[in-house]
Amino acid sequence: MNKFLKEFKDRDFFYQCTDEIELSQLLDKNKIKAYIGFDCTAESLHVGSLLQIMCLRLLQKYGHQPIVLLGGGTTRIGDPSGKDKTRKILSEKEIEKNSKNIKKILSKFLDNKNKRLKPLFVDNYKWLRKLNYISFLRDIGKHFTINKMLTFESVKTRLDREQSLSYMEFNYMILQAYDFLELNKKDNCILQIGGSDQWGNIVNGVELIKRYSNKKVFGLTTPLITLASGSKMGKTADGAVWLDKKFLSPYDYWQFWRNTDDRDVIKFLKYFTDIDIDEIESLKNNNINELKILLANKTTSMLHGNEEAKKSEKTAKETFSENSSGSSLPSIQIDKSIFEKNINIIDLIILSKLEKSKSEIRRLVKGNAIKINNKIIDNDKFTIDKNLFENNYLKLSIGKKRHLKIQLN
RNA sequence: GGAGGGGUUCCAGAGCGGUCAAAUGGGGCGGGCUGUAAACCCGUUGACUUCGGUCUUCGAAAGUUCGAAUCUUUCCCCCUCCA
Repeated sequence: MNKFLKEFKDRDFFYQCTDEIELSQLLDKNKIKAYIGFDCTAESLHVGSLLQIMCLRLLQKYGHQPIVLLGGGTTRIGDPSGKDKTRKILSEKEIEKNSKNIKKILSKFLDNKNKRLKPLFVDNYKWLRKLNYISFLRDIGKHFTINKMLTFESVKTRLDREQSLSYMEFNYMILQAYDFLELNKKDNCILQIGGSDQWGNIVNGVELIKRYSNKKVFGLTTPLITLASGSKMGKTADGAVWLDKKFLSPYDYWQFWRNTDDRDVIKFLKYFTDIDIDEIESLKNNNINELKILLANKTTSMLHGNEEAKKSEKTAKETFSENSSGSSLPSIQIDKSIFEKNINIIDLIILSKLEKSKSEIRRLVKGNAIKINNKIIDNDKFTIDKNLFENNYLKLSIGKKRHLKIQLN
């Protein structure tokens, strides 16, 4: 089997392929171009897209050039796959902004220096916006039958549940197929990779190219990541695990990986790090917490750099093992003047934005969850004294995992 | 087009005139155990509070009543069956 495909499989990236044998042969012979599409529905990508990103890296590793398709055009339509309802349509400006930011994030993960391998960023709005309805229907539309389209999972579920599916959304799969055709014509892209929910859309593209240009191209999908706990990957209390440090600090990102369920650790090492597959095998019996730290370090340094990873590890150690205040713990500055009128614990927490409900803070105090400098605060009327600041710092904790350094200004 | 059923707090789902900030389960949060894990146990889960209470919630609006999530009217939205 082709080396790229082999590693793709060894790391469990593989779910389905339109023609595995032929693709393997082709990859042995040629360096190819492959694309993955990214939605521009949010300003940042989150860990849900990470497996896709790892695929792009793997392509580069084996000398294939990745094409990143930013769905500026298709986002204007909205993919009905896996959605119960039509989602809200974003404004042009938002999509523009999202696309730019997503490109920035993806660049961090990819090799941009190697001229031949550096990712090609394209935005499908460029060609979709120019489509002429009549000629599009004649050239492209004739290759699609409604009969077939109705059998697609994304369409079927909507219809089965009698949830409305607009004609606009119904066209999404045709547009995605057209993207592949366009990339094939323009850049000779012969492979599309995507999540398993994209299978239908990908196959459509493969078939369109076959009919339109009589060329054989391929589709490859990755599985849906399932967690040991049965929940979806990447959801935390505060929502998605963002890749942009504007939305999630490197320390919190590190913590996300550090808190991986025991049963998922090896799986994640395979998915989300570059560690050799053989090496991972040999690590299997290592101390599980060491492995989690390894996972957190690798994933964090891949995104935020080695330094941030090390800093996070150090902070975690200080915070959890040594019970001191970690050096890179998230911190805020507050003005000295607030002490002029004896600020109490509730107001301090509100000010720190660690919690926004006073009732909730009262409950937390009752449950012995609030600590200042590691000392439990057992009274919700506790007033903050300037003397609590050591070297101008005070450590405020809620529960075992939420810590904040407050600096006097 | 005809006949029914329904919209309840993060989710599922009880309640069907006062004792309802609303049962129960899930999820979340906190505590305990541990390993920053899982499992398990306990507590908590609208907001504000001088801890006495106060204010805002049961699709939307209007009404009946001393009093409405519960009754009436109109409107909006979902679902099931028949044609």
